[in-house]
Amino acid sequence: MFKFRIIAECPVTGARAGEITTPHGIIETPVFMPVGTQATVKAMSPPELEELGARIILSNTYHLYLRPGAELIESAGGLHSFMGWRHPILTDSGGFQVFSLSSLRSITDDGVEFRSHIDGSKHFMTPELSMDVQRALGSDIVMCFDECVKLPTTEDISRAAMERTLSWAGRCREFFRTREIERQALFGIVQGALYPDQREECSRRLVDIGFDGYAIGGLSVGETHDEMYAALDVTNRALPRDKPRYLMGVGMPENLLEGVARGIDMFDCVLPTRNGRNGNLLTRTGRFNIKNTLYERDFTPIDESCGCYACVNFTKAYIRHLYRSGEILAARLCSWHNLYFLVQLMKSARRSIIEGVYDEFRRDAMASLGAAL
RNA sequence: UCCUCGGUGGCGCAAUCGGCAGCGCGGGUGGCUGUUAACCACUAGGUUCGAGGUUCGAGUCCUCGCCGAGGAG
Repeated sequence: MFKFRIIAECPVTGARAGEITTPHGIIETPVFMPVGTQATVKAMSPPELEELGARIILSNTYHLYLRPGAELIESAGGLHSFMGWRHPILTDSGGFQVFSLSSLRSITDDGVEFRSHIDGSKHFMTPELSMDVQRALGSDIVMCFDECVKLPTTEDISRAAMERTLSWAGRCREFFRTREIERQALFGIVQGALYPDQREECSRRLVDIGFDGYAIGGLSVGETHDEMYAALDVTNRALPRDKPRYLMGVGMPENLLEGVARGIDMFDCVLPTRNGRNGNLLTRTGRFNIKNTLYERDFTPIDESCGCYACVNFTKAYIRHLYRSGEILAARLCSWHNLYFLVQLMKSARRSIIEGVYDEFRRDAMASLGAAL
């Protein structure tokens, strides 16, 4: 059911163009996946997501487990049916919430005790529970339950989290094996902070367990870009060529271009939607904030070269007016543009890989963004 | 005409017994990377209606005036 096929590889960088087959359709890689934590990509409807080119979205185990609950979504016929999205869905395991809700939990080798951020109630999330919730949701790609550590960290703390992540990865794999779950793919997650030997070891031991794809976690959590790229280099070298690689939580355009050059096939990030709701816009020539006085009488689109709904139909001055007036359409148009930009950036990258010119494409795109190569 | 209440940043308001003039919104700017986030942070902005007076010291007390709201006639 789940297949990954490489179509073309860049002769200069490690970039590859591929195809992931899932029960809900084919995903062309490299791909950017919009984040829909609560069974909705904030401010966007499924037809709008389709229109801007998205063919896979992310959702979240922890949030849906707390509300509305896995049983309810299973009764609705699964997450696809519940939220009206007919294309593939990847669900994160709740591992990131171990990190982002750190003040509300305590970790043991068995699992994580959480206080709900909604009502304070106590819950115990284990690898098995995360798997069972994701089974009930019916996502196409399931993520292992992992432990993401805060950077900066120490070698010992990172190693402990890595060992726990590996132990949990084995339990997640085992859960799938005993339940004979075949419709859903399971991805392992590489941890190890910024320690090359830990990244390498974690990758190798995950491959020994055997997964349908491999994610790189624990990055874009405060380290510099160079540190992130160094961790990517070592991790990608250690991962098998014939499985998809997913860089979790990364969404700045320059990070995507550099990630692709290092062999990453999949990305997700809240940045386009969150920053969009906050008036921050991504363009091929860098970022800007629509709130600024500079755009008060600017009757040109967000990005002249952009073909998104917001750029084709509206001006900066109008969207700025909507934003300052507290109008919900501002958040929608800015989210729409940002998502379109990242989804299309990956589509363009894919084309250039197939044409054999990714290195040049990346160089030009990075220069345009004003980013150092 | 008289009585009562009020006048403080762009707007709405606070300031104990007379003791460093603050808050919210709005404005300006910055931040946001597997979403606790249509969020968060920083910043600018004052002749406290005017003129006198009492006091070491007045947004605060006294006198007169101006403006606004309500009431009486």
